[in-house]
Amino acid sequence: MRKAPTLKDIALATGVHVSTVSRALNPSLRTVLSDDVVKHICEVAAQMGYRPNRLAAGLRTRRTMTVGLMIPDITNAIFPPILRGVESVLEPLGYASIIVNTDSILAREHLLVDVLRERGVDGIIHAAVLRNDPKIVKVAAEGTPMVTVNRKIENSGIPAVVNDDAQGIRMILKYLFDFGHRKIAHIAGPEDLSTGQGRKQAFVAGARELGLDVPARAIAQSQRFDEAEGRRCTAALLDGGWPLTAILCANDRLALGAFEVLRARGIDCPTQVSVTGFNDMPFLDLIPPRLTTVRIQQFEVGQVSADILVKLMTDPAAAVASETTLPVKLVVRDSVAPPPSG
DNA sequence: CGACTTACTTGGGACAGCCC
DNA sequence: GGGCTGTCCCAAGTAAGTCG
Repeated sequence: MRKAPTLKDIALATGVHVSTVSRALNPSLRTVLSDDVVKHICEVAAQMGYRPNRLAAGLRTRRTMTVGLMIPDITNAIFPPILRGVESVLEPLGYASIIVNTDSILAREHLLVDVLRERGVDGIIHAAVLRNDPKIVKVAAEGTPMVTVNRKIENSGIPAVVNDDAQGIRMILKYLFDFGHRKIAHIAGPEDLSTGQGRKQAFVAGARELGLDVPARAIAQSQRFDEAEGRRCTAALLDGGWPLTAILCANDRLALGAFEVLRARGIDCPTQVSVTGFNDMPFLDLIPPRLTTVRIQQFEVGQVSADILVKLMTDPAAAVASETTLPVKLVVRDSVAPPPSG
């Protein structure tokens, strides 16, 4: 296989200097050259199949034009739209993304952060942070531009783009309340995640405002945002003996787990027990009973975080909002009904 | 022979300055 | 002064060179 052509090869073929070729191929620098020279060089470059070597350019610019995207769980359907939002901003600017999956394992997350740094990424969009993680805070403090998405590390100085979790929980709680539910249980998200913690706090506060009784056994604490934990927690709630009529889940996957257990036990949703989710991940509207949930602006959250990261990568001293909160929306489907009478 | 130093290597960008 | 050239620089691995 023939070696890929470099600037030097184009220079040799066109009879101009390497630097001239470099300028001719760079839209923002070619203005100092005559149109004829630019046209000729571009034609020859295209004909020779020239593609710039970003690694080499990075030697001089100290930029690799790559961005690391860290996600906790690649099987979670919530992330593709977020990544699309991110790429809608980064790709036109010439950035390429390196997507890594932490599997929500702390050691793996730390390893992958180092891997991304070794690759010389210009910045990191982190959708997998824990509520408290000194290592990540240190990496950001050492100068790696970073933005967290969906989640945040409190008081870390790392800009976060999050959803209005408190508002979402309040809306869906009120929605259940208005249907007549007074025994509303909660499957809480992991305590080490800002989303898990924040939504639980919002649930407790919201329930109190509505005058609802929330005994300890009305809350099941999950360890992960997945269907297996949704099943385990639902079983624990049902076996706890508290006469619940609705289960407000901290995310959609927990709710899908709840559906499974209810179905297995012959409990009908929504006529016997109502269930709600959070996130509105893709395909929910295709699985019966269609889940009533809170929609987060998945694409936009990615877009906004990428905008902020670009600012930081372009100017490390740029002033950016420490926290951007995007509004959420109630999505009414079929998984909520009035509680059974009697 | 091992330890250490030095020079070279890569592709391309920044910048000073040359020349018609 | 427009159009272009020449030089230096970048990171860091490797190979060659030097020394005790």
